[in-house]
Amino acid sequence: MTDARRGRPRSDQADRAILGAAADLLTSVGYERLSVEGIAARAGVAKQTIYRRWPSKAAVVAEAVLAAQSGVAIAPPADTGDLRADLQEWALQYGLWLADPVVSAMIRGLVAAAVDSQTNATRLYDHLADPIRTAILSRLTQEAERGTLRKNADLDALIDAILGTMLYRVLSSLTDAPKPDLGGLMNILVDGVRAQ
Amino acid sequence: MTDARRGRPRSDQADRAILGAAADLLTSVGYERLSVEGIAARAGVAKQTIYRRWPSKAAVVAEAVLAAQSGVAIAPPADTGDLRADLQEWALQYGLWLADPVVSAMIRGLVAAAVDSQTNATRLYDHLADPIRTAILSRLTQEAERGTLRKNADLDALIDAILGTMLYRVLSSLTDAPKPDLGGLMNILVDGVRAQ
Amino acid sequence: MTDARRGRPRSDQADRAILGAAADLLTSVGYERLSVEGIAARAGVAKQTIYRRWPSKAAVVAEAVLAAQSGVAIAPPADTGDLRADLQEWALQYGLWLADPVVSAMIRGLVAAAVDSQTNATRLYDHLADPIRTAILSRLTQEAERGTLRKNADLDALIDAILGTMLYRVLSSLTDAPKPDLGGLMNILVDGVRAQ
Amino acid sequence: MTDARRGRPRSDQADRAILGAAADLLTSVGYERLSVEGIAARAGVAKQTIYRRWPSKAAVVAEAVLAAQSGVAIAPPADTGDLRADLQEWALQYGLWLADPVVSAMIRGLVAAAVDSQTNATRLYDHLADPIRTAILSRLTQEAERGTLRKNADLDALIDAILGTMLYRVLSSLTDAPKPDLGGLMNILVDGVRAQ
DNA sequence: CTCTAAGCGAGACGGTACGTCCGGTCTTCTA
DNA sequence: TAGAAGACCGGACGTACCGTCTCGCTTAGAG
Repeated sequence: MTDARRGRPRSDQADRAILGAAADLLTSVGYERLSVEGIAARAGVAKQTIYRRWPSKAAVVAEAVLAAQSGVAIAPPADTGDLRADLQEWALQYGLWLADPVVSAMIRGLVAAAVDSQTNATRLYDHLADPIRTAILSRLTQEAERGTLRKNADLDALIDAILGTMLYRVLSSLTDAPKPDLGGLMNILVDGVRAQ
Repeated sequence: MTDARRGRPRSDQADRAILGAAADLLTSVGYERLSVEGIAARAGVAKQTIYRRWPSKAAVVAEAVLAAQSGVAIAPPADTGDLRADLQEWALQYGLWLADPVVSAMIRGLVAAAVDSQTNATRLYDHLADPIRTAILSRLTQEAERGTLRKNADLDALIDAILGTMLYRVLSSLTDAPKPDLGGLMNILVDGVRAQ
Repeated sequence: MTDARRGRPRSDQADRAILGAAADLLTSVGYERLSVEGIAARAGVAKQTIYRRWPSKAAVVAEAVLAAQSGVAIAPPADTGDLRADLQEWALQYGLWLADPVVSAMIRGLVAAAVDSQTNATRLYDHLADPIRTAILSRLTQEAERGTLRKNADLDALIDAILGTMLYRVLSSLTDAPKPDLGGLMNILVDGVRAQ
Repeated sequence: MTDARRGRPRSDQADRAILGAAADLLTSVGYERLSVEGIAARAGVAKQTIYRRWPSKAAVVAEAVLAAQSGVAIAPPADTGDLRADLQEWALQYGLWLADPVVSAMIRGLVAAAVDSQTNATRLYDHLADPIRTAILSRLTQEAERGTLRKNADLDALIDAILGTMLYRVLSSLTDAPKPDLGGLMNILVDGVRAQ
């Protein structure tokens, strides 16, 4: 054991103010027009206080989005015995969540932050995608143990299809394009893996 | 009568130099560190010459990516009569295309350009996603006419699952995360829509 | 003959605005609290426009002071035949000039700019001191030709004493210290070089 | 009774380290690029320890220069009975002192510190100029009492000429300009005040 | 021999300014 | 006209210091 913490400790009030300001601005002006200077101003914080913590705008945004989202627990689908209905219900719930402009603005921001950065991309997929993957997998595993799924069903591929479609929906939410339908997708997927 | 274009016509050599430089830089430094000034310098062109053609960096990038990709015709899956095999084959081919670092860098750039911009998002989805949608739909329609698909199968949802998974694969290509498997996905989807 | 000037030429309206703003601020807030940013703001000019022309705050200030002073011709002392009276008159006139708070603020600023910089120091001594040296020397030379000065009189030393005392007076103008008396000095100097 | 200082007393080792670091840095990087943070780092001292003692960089520099110079006693010119020779000798000695790059760097620093500050200007003139003034005046007074000077000679003006010339020499030491000659000056001044 | 009041190195804090980069726009000259 | 060149205003970048403010830790005199 070596040197105790020396000097004034970092203020976690500043942490909160920064992440909050970043999330607010991301929602209101979008990723491109978001600036570290703007975050500092809104948070009532010096720029250096931001740069002491994160190396770039992308990193701040990534953390801000994950922090904002960390309150939302990703619940696994219920288990009523009816896989199709359970997934439909789950899709409905998270489809509404994704449709919230604030949520989709934040996720689009996170994607922008991840597009150029290995580190942020990893954070994104570890912290946002993995909980969803785990949640759905737990429900599918229950089903598999009852023997109601095909033996060789590729559950990872199934989950990726769900995640990919959700991502696609969020990214295309700026366009007039018809939004991918999570309900219809679930129907196909369930039929595709159900034991015959 | 003087309605014909007067003065020096635009140089399409300049066009090509600009789009080529943009594509090169996008691949080599990524979207964030790409600048209009950098494109102009590499293309040996004045900034004004770029701004005469496109309103923003995002628009240049979008056009550059689409131009680079326009050589690649999105062929519909072959029709051997075996839908599963045909989609597997198609997935294999485009899976390899997406795995090319240059292609994925460009698509990630386009996503970055689209994240904040309704216009670029629309361009992206019209020019990249729609041809794929059309290609797959044409094969599925053939199949449907033979009556080998369920009556109520939601073909749009199926295609969105494919597009979403492809997008997810590209965006996660920076991470060490296991890549979504297009082959396994196709299996599930075919089973999910095939008439029983 | 090679390439004519290409591109948009520098705006000499900007030049004037910058130098004017610098002179104003130097007078009103002093050298230490003068900032390039402040000059830019007051001149209605972008910072880059200043940095295109001068490498540092010290260089801008040096140029501004010299420009402001360039209107003031340093006249040689009159030649009435009475060297003592002529130098007294000259000292009175320039003593009043130095006593002007604006003038002394500018000269103090120039000294501050010159203290660390060989380049600015040289500018200062070439453009401010040399004209004074030349002016006085021309009067002394007339006198020497009449044979009214000692043969071996060190006229350079005499002039340096005048310049040094003027400088000392300006730099000590912030203090309550009694101001060096140019009139008394002239008396001594004239007596010190007059043929006996 | 509780008027004695309580708590840990100030460390005069810190004092010495600070003033030494300031003097070193002033010599090596000049006044402009000198920073309190740099002094603290070089002295191995916390910034607060500096600010507890002095209110500003200029004040530290002023004290550092005066401390460094305090070892050098300003001796009055010797009295051999020959005023001219005595002043020449004195000028020679202090001319060499001023020619030392370390000394002139420090004095230039002090001038920079004094340019904007009434307080530091006063310190400068009280602590550097006054001892010189006193030293020379004492010699001149001896001479005056012997009746070898003119009755109405303005001794203050004479001394200001010496101080001004010395200052001018230091400030112009960065340039290639010929240095004012203290020896020649002394000749003129002596001739200018000597009883005829 | 504890209590309390400094002082100390360390380092974070809100700020201001730095010098640079780039975004779009605007001349100027040349083709 | 278009195009290369490059200056213009503006805004943000990431860094350096400013002077202040905790931290935990001495180091003293007072009780």
